[in-house]
Amino acid sequence: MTTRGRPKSFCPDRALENAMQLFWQRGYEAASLQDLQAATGLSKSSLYQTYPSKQAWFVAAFSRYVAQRRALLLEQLDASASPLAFIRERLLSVLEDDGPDGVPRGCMLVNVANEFSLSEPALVPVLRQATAGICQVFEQALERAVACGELSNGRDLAARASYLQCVMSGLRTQVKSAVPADSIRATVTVVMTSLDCA
Amino acid sequence: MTTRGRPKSFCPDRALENAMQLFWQRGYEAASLQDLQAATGLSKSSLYQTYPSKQAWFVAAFSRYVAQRRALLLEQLDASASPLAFIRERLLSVLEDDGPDGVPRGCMLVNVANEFSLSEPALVPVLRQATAGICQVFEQALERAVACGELSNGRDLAARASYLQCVMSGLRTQVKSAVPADSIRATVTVVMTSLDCA
DNA sequence: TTTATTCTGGACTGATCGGTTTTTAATTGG
DNA sequence: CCAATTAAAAACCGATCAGTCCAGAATAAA
Repeated sequence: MTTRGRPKSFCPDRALENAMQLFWQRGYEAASLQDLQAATGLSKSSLYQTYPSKQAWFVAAFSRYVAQRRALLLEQLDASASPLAFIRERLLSVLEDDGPDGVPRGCMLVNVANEFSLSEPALVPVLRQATAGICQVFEQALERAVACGELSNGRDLAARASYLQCVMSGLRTQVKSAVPADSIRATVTVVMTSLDCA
Repeated sequence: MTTRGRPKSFCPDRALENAMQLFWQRGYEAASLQDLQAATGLSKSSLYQTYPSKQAWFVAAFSRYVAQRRALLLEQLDASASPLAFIRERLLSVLEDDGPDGVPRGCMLVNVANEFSLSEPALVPVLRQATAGICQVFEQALERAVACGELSNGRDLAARASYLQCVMSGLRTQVKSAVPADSIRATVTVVMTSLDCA
């Protein structure tokens, strides 16, 4: 039983990727349906045929981001020789975050958390789980750091992983507050030093 | 030359305070002019006579927040016996942050930074200065901690102050991501421990 | 009281919002 | 070819957005 009728003239996956980029850059409210049409190249009809609402597009795009992000982080961790260097690089990466318009996009997780502030019940479990997923990656990095002798204190790694995720979010906000790069780098140094002796 | 004509039937200062509360809770975009009327009790005419646009209301409200916030922080620092206890209390205070509707309001600085992400040139200097102001308070707290022997390492206090401001923002975002309170408390413990030996 | 000045409520504007409906075009199975 | 099915383009919808305008209403100075 093959499909009948006129075939789609677009790639749904690429459309979703573009929608994700749009929501990442602009957030939910500020991205209008017109923007969504422009970004995806789809007509309004096709948009609403693919997902039934702007909200549904957003949720799909956000889920895509979360999955992609976590996968990328794990990949970078595996590719890195030193777990601590991986952590430092991730923290410093907030400084190279200019979007197409020169405005930092930040991390979509942070953006979404701050735009919705738990006011959208459907997003709450997604947010919590996504944040936990990032923490897991950091925890894994810390475990490896202990294993290879980079880190002496091996206790409370979960707490320090959550701590790192917190710092990451804070740095993103500082970047968006026009905090100077030198100050960001100094903070990263403080954090890396703190990991050893906490 | 005294004023002539019909006198105002409202208190501009109180109106601005209410506008500030509204923008704090809802952000800029999500707060409509209707909301602004309801919050301030002013008619549309009076709104536009007091400030010429929604933007102008927002800027005024935000400036008010920044000034108020910094003053409150300094007051709390002065009232606190121990500078380190002051810092811990501030970090933990993110857990008691429910707005009228049960949704955490967060810190308006963090909210504004994340909503505008440097895309509004007029806000950039305000944001940078406001963030620096918060850092100054933390730095003062750290200086006092050194002075009274609570902190042994007295170097790079400015860096650690910025670090604390970063952590504060990160914690606020974590709260809005539904991170469990226990995890927040654990992170605060890590941070307080890190202050000693960084 | 007159006159100038200011405040206030409500009607109004054009644009844009997310979303629907209608019509037309394209494709496959019979 | 025909019928069924799906995609796509465009007209259309009510609601709401920020902002304007105007016609009274209230007050102080003269």
